[in-house]
Amino acid sequence: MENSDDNSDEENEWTTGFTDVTLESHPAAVHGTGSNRQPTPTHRVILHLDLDCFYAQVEMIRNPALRSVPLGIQQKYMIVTCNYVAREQGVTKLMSVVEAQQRCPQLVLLRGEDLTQYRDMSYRVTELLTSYCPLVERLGFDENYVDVTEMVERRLTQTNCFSFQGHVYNRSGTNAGDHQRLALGSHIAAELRAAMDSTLGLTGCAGVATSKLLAKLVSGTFKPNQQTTLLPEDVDDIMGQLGGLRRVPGVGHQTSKRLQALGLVSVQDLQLFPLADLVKEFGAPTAQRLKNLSLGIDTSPVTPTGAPQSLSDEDSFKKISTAKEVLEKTQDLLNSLVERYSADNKWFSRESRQCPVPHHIGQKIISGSSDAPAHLVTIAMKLFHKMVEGSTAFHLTLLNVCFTNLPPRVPTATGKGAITSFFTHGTSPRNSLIMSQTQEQPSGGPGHVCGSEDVERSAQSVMTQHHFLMTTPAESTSGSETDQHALAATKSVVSSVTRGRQGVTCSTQAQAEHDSTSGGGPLFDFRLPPNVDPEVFRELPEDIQRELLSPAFPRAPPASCVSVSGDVPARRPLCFGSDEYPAPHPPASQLPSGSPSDSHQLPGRGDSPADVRSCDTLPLTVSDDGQLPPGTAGLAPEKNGAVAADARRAAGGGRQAPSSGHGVPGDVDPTVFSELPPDVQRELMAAWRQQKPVSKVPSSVKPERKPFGKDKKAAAKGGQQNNLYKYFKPG
DNA sequence: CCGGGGAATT
DNA sequence: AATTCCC
Repeated sequence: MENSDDNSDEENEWTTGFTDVTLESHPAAVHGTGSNRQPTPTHRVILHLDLDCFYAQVEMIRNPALRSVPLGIQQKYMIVTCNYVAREQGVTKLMSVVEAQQRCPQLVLLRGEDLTQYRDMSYRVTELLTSYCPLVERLGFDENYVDVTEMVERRLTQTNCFSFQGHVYNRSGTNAGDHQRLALGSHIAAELRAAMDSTLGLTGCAGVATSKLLAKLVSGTFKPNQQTTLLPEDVDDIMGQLGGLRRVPGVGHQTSKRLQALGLVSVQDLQLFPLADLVKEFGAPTAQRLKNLSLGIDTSPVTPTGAPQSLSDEDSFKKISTAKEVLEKTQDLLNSLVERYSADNKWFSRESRQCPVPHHIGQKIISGSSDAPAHLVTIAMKLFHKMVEGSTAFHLTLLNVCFTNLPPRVPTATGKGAITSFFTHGTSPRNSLIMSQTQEQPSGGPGHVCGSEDVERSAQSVMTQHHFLMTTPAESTSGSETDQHALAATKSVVSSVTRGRQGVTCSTQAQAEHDSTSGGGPLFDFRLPPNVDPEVFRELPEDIQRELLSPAFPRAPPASCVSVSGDVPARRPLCFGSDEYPAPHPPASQLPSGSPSDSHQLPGRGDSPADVRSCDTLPLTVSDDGQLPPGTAGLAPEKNGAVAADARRAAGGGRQAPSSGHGVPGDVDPTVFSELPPDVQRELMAAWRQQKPVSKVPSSVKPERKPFGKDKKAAAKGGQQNNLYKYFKPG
């Protein structure tokens, strides 16, 4: 990964005065750009933390009575995770609800479509880890990487470590020997796991190794709530144990198929495959990365995730269709048949359109004005009509709206005026709104031929591609594939927010003709830049219009965008019929709990008994404050002298000048800071560190980069500004 | 392979 | 804007 990075940005790196290059050149990972002469951290210590059945744990915290019963978390018709009581009875992840209930009739099911609480807890975990160590990278909701190299180095100067905490891969009673760093890492892992348990009530596994790859691979060796350290001499072993190339993190479905086409199926196959041949198929950077991965080599840095770059919300519903679709069915079937022979076509694609959010509406959003959505929906519908024009039928299965280019946010954790103002002035909001949509998946199972009538439409506007879902519950013999296709998810994305790069392309198109005829305001006779939607423009207050037209307002980088998009059948023109606009179900989160809003999705069943049962018959022993983590008020159980010292030192409370990425803000007195309680210090540090960078744009555009020699991505991300965590905090 | 997310690359 | 990857 970084191979390609430093190829493309080499120039920048060398000219920005970096003295401390973080990228390691692993002896075996050497590649084209020869001139890598680094002193660098020879021994990184990386942790991978993986929460046990995360969603189920969160639910069991909310209702402890669930701890003793088999519990499954259900999304649509699938069990996405389950607790260990359920696993003992044969329930597994990704099992269908029907099968899970067959194996475990007493299985208690909870709906997991609404991720709010999981997301919230997930970020608490990341924040907690960040309060101990700044380099935390999220991977999904339930995994985190932590680069504890510096922490280890500090401890190394103070202590001697003879033993490992937890397991050591392939070894039983082994001493630290010459693996002091990893041994110290294992102790830190144990402390972090203990902190998660005591302050959040969560258990999980940890892997300790010298890279993200290895840490992740080893973390699952001993499953519930245990940790494992991998010694360098066992790298070949653990790589060899992998079932196949698909099991290598970073090798996805597509990549593994391409590798398979080269005759490569096992990790060893790839290890032994000539790099030159690999390069022919994947290009040099990817080829090198893949080969390195097969060898257990991964030099990618732990890049602090910080605040999320996007937030989204989705809801799914059944197929949207009207009687007019009868015609199209026949064509569908024919198209499906043809397409079954043509290669991939696999999945549908998503379309989207976007345009700027008018400034004054942006202000309403920020101020919480309740009529902001009303304004936005107008804009969104215009975007929608950019994709689906005319009056032909459409069959949406998903809608999504999204804000991008979020404005900076003020931090939440510390209300201090000086700090707040530090973040509030600066860049102006550059929001975007995106709308997306999905159409039904092309080609289903073997043809269910339905009658159809010929309703003539312009050939190109006909939505071919959706087989009518005549697959009825009755024919679902084993509740698996057929059902799933019949239930083809139709989603409606309700909202999302994304913080993107600043120079986001605005796809708003000028709509050919409309000038005076559109009857705009007085200013509307001016020629608008091609990237400004005249209709949107017309809605702006006059002073804003004037501002937009002024020479001072460069039209080059579009300020912000609004867009609409969705999934449509592959290669098909997107059409829409009349004014029908699909009304999605209300999001599950808005329904009373236990409401069988999605009951239709279980074929052959009118309801979901398990849902009701789980809510109504369980003893509700949980009080509301049971929701809060046991240790919210209270500090981690201090053996934290050492940890607090870490934090203090990192904060600059110590004497050593902190590296620029880790210090307290300039307006905070380090002495005062150092006198704060350790846990407060950690919280402050975490809050400061979470401030997002202004942008992830290449360093070349950043005029003054501090000679902080971390990976440039990490450096950018660790910057400042734009704390989105508030979105996840209750109330 | 299909849930409700995410991020990075092209 | 679409694809690929991750959970």
